[in-house]
Amino acid sequence: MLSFFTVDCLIFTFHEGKLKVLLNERNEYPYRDWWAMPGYFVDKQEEMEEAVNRIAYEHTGLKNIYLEQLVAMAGLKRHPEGRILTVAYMALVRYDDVKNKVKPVTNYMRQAKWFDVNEVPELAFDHNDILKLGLEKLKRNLNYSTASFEILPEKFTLTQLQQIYEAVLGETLDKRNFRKRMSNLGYLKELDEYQTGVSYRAARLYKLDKRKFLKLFA
Amino acid sequence: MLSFFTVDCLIFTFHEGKLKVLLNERNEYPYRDWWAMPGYFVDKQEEMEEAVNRIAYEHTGLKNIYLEQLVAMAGLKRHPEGRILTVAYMALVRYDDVKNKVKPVTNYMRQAKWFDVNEVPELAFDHNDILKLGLEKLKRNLNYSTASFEILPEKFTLTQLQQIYEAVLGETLDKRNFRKRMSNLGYLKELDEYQTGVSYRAARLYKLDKRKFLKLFA
DNA sequence: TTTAATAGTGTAAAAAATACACATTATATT
DNA sequence: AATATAATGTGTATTTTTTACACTATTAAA
Repeated sequence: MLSFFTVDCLIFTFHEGKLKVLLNERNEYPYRDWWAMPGYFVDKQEEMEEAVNRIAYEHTGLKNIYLEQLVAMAGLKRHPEGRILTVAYMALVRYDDVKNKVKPVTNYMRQAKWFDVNEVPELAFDHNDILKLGLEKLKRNLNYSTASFEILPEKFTLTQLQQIYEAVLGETLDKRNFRKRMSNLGYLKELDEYQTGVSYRAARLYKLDKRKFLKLFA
Repeated sequence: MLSFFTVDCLIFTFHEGKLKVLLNERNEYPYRDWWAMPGYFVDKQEEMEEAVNRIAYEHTGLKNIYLEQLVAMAGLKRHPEGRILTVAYMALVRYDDVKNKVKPVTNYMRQAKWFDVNEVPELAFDHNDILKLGLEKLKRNLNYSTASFEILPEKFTLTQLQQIYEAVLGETLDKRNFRKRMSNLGYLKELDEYQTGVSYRAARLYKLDKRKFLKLFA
């Protein structure tokens, strides 16, 4: 008697200055018609990491996203049929890479949709709890991970970077101090390129210098 | 068909200047005669948190320890019978509270024994991997948690506190700077008591001021 | 009384964090 | 062409935190 369990994916992105989370509208028992994190059963002969990638793809259309384990939930009442353990994973994706791709390829789910993290409805199962844990983890790791850069376009403005910090920390930051701090970190590459398509002064673009980042943290 | 899985407990303490981990010598298939983290199957009608407390007690004799979830492991090959998912928990205990109590009350395990974290043998299942993750978590959280104080006697010397920091971080620290930093944190209560039974100058004892600690982190 | 072992202490320098306001620039509007 | 709009980009002074560094004090045992 082997383990029978599900995985769930908490997928964040950043768009129009807001932190967003990807949810599915369920088309199946239980919690049919409810919004839920993309998730499903792991196959018997499938490694959990394969499963979570497959399931993320089937339920959202997203491929090759980097999912990291968040938490296991095993409450006896989390599923109407009894305890079904789930392992929740978390991923960060660039909105530009995925904006036209979020569409389930199974019909277990009716649609996939980005929600502002502050406007998430009551979700199926214990998914609101998982979301809360995910946001806390994002906050804890903000300064020690590339999370902000995975979620931004590859070339980003300092204002965008600051917006992520503010969204994740839930507080506003001083622009000058933020910029000073970021450039002192030493792993931002200043580009000779500027924002386009804005009706005001275009901001300079930056990208993450991964080599320097890795030197600092490994 | 509900979830069938195990929990494992990674239990740390601090003794004689060393960080230690509690392991069982297994008396049952699989990995009979191997050392392993205390762990066993969760009962069908038992919440996971209850299970992990029960199992910690049955395999080590320790009660009322605070266990926090670390990671779920679900490798297809982690168990010879096929995938048995396990959820690993982590706890920190005071050596003085438990020194005479680590004894299994089931006979699934032959004995429970403290190992220096640097002298852990090859363990059953994927327990060496779990240990590594636990040590990393300990390190990440060192400055933001009461971990060091849970693992020390309630009244401790600053040298003991420093030894924990050094053991967890794996580097030596400057005594004066360490003491300055700790007293600046503002949540150490200086007692009018001193170490006894040492054959050299007795050090002053301190304890954690939990109220002040909580004010800072909540 | 001497030895051994650890406790306990201060200062100067460097680095990082904070508080704070205005001129600049690109586009859109009239 | 002039103006309005909206966001960009920048500096300094102050405070706080971190770092580097070495000797005297105290206790018990020999």
